Amino acid sequence: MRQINGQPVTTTNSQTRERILEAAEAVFGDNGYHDAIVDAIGRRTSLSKGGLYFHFPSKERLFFAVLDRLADRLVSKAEEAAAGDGPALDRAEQALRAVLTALSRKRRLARLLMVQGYSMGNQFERKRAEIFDRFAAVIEGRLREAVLNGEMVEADPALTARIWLGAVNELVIHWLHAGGPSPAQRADEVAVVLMGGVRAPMPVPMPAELAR
Amino acid sequence: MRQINGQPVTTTNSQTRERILEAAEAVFGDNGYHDAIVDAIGRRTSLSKGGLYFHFPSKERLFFAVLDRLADRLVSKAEEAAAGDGPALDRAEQALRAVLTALSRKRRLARLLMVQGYSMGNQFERKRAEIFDRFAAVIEGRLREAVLNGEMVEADPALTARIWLGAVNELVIHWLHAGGPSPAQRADEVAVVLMGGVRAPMPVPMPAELAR
DNA sequence: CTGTGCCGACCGACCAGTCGGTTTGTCATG
DNA sequence: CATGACAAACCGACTGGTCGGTCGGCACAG
Repeated sequence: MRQINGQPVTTTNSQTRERILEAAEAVFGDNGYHDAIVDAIGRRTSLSKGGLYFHFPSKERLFFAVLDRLADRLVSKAEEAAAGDGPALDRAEQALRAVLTALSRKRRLARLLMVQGYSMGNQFERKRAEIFDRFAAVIEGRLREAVLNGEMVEADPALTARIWLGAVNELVIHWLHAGGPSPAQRADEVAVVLMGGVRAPMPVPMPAELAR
Repeated sequence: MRQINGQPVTTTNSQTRERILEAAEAVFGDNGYHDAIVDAIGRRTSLSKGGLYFHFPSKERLFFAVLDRLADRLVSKAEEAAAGDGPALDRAEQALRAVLTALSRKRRLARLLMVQGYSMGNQFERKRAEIFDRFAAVIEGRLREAVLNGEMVEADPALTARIWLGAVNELVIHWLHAGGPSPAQRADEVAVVLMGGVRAPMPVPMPAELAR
């Protein structure tokens, strides 16, 4: 085992990987892919460049690993929120709110997922698509149920899910840049606009009945 | 005057600028800011690097000039569509459709405005915000009218405009990546989802009248 | 003595931007 | 109309700084 001033350092392989991912998340989050310098991640990890490259084959792969890790967490949150057995449309709304909340909680995380990747150029697009697709799938599943249950007007669940995602994306980016109340704080208003477009109208009492 | 194989080339200053902008639009659109090589723009223009740098002080400024030019055109289209004297909410919808159509018409334009800018890193964020704000302002203005006229439920016009923009953005990006029918082709469905969330409910005939 | 984990000096590709120089158009002047 | 002077437009070889990635080597455990 190697030592640092006498103290034995007994990191296992996976613990070090985790440390690197943590540091990389910070550095990529602050600077974006392109402007993030590998040595900076090394500094935060007390690891040399060689050490880093022992665990990850390239800057690109490291970045993707960071993104996947974040996406996993967020998607889990969305899925949890979308679980249960209430009306499907309500669960879709809960998933939406969960994402809004999670992204509002940590600016850096949001920046990473929504913005910072683009600086790596065209290769990032596929990754972004992959991640967004995962979120879309969660929402879309509930909406599909909702359509079947007649809770929702006849709108394409896939399209609707995209629209929701886009809204979240833009709101978060705008908030990151302009400040103001976080998207989570405005979740109720957002829900009105987004849900209003799809929720099946309340069954109106028949005129005949009223006329009685 | 300089010559190219015998033909005199009598470009005025502004014509050359235009040629450069055109070429730069293509190169940036294909590669994103960072991966775009200034010499490639030179090649497309039959201009040397020195020639380019005579007209634009830096790669960054050139990129911004390209973006501004595109944004100007698009915003004009949106404004035209939003003009007139019909119901404000309908005009907002027209603006939305105009943007959807314009972006669907030219993939490269869409890529540039929606995606590629980020690749220049943090400096771009301000620019993106500026451009998106211009679009938001067009939509928001109509929505504000609509609220005053009671055409619309009580929702914050600024927030709603952001949501619409985000939806457009995501739909375009997803279409660019995954193909399928263009956002313009799906404009009706999009309108249902987005407008449904804000349009004031049709004034329902009073029960009293029905009962008569 | 072998493998895992790590070190860090170094390499080399890349490319924005520079700069001394050239070509061409314009225009005042004799 | 020839001439020379000046500027606008353009050329393209070169530089300088930046990092991602490599590689020979070291330390320690088992």
